[in-house]
Amino acid sequence: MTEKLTIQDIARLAGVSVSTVSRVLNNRPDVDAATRKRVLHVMDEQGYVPNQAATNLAGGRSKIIGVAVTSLTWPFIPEIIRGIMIPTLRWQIIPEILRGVTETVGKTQYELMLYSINQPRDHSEVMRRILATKLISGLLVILPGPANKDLLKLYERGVPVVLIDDQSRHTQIPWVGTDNRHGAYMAVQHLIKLGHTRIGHIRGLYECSQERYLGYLDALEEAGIAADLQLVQQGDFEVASGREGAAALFGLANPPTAIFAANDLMAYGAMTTAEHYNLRIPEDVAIVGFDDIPFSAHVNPSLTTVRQPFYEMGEQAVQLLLSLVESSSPGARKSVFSLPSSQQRQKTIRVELASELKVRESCGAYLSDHLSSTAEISGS
Amino acid sequence: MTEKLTIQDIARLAGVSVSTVSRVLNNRPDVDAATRKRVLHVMDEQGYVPNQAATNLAGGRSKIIGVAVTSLTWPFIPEIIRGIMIPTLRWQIIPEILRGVTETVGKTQYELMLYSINQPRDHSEVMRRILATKLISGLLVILPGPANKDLLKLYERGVPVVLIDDQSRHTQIPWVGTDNRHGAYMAVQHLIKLGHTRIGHIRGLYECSQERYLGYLDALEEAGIAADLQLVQQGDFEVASGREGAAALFGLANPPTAIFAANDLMAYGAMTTAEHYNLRIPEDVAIVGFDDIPFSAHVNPSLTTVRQPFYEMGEQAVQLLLSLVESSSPGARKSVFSLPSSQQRQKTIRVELASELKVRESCGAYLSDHLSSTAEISGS
DNA sequence: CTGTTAGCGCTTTCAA
DNA sequence: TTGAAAGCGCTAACAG
Repeated sequence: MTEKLTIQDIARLAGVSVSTVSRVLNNRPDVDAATRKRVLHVMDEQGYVPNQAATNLAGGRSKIIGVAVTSLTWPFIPEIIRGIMIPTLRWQIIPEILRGVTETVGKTQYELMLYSINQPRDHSEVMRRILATKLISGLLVILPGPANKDLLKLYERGVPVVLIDDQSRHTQIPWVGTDNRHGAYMAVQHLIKLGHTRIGHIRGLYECSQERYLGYLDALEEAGIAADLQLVQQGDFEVASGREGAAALFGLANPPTAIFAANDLMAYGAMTTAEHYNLRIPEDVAIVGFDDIPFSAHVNPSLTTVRQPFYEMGEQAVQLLLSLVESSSPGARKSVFSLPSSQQRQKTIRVELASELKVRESCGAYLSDHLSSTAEISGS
Repeated sequence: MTEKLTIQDIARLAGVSVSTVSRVLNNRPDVDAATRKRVLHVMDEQGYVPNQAATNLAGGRSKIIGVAVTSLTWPFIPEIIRGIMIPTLRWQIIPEILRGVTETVGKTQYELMLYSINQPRDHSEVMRRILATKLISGLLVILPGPANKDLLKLYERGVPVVLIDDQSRHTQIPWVGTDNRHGAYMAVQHLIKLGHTRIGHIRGLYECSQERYLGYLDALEEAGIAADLQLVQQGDFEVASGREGAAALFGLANPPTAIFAANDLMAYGAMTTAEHYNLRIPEDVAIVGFDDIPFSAHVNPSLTTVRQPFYEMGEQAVQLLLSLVESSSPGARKSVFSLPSSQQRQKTIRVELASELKVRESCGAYLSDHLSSTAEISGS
């Protein structure tokens, strides 16, 4: 049915001009309520859907946003930690962000163009295509990493771009991520509440690690504990560096009784090292991570960590991007983030979502009152 | 640079009409060689890229294909098998297929629209959007499962559709998958060569399982071994059914010395059951699976299995889809699969890619000559 | 608040 | 083999 139904047909059936139908379509305020209702009714009745190609051509902008993602299968370097195979970090993060993105976009009129970065060199190639085809009116970038020179170029060309969980912040591009500093603060504060005073920290890379480090210091300072630089090791977010960092800490004359690792992967490494040193977790050493990747609930003992709201990050990023897209359009309608468009290029937009402390076994919180069984892992 | 460059500009610079430029753009044969060269040169020099929106509107078809994928995070039901946490099957399959798809599309002029099926009911909603917006000129569907009624509707409406690894075959829609029967045949033949004569089989669901079952029978017949129906158990592709099927087999008065499971997940289940029965693998019972998901190289003992070429499936599916798209267009150019368009709606198109036997530890092939170490798993 | 009027940049007959 | 001309379906001034 309804082989092809144009705006002309709707106009005729509703007894108005095409421009009026167009106004209704674009939700313009300057339409008589009764007229609008009538038009909407006809559209609904006929099952009218505007032709996107025509809309794009005439309007100069599309109802399509792009999402650039790195390939999940590149590289696939699993590590086996404490009996569990851990896929690369992005396997655990990206699908969840993507679900937030797709579900949110699904609720709008927009469609999603997929730009998969399968190889490092794809980056600039994708940007070239985006610019050339002019198919999308905004771009979402998941986990861009350090290679965002091309993104900046895109952004400066006027394409709205939103970074999700970028690792560096020295860019003007709008950004959605987690409140790293406060999350870290909560984690360390929790360890302090459990009675720890010598708390080691294994740092990661990039800006977010600096934030997490600051959160660590915040908690120490609040408790009046002097920061001891010996207790801070530099890692690189990989499991191995967690092992090494923990080894350095356990080798100290006065080793820490708790370790806060800047991500879960390094926390797993620290767990492994603790085992080598015959330290029980959490009795002899408490361990806390950051991220709450799916596997953290299943290691043994299960890992206390700070949850990053990946789904919500995708969700918020879409909303932010759409607001930027729509406010940069001629007939700009009010948007979720109603920043005056004058501000948008002036100040950096950063959305920091709240993180959440997930208390599990590895911090020893349950030791004092009731010892919870490690049943979480006995799934098979 | 080159803020906006239209076909008009190229025509003027090359001293020809717009229609000639259009002909060159669309690779029409009826253009003078010299003229074509000149036009191409100007386009190249100016860095001209056609406006997709205009192309779509005028041509009635786009250079965009869609890919419908089920969400990776829905549902996330990990199982822990032999010390390794196994994410849901699709986590291991879809990313690889998707890599094949995106890399192949990346080499063409086409872009990829992402339709994520986050919830079962999304299926028909997505089809509605596809039909309504007319944005894509073909659809790739990954692992559609049984819910392909909507797909058939789409297909019958004239949208080219290609199914990747669909589980049922009772549809007219073009399909790309694996040569299940021959793969199974190779697996069982291999067990027979190792001296096994009582070989159990745990079936899965859907058409592909029937194929694999036929391959199992083929190998038995070839070796002159009478099929024993007691040795065939029905499973459902999940780990638990592998456990149960194996338990039924081991409980027989005359149990099998080898088991061919219709997928790797059920093979893992069979391994677990063998352990419960104090049967060593492969000394007491050989186990072979089907799929070669990434984890199969890492279980202990590593699993001998039949590799499905997921990357290639994505690759071939794109090529098939594009050939269908382009041959259904007015100015149909020669395509990879140059099926006369008359045939395309008449006969079912099925592309069966070759599977490959991956011999690892669980079948015992190495027992006779040299005992390979189980070092594959000592990654940590 | 509403209608009229030009296009958006490309494809595609139809003639030449 | 090429060019002229008429749209594809929608948006966006500009008048009214």
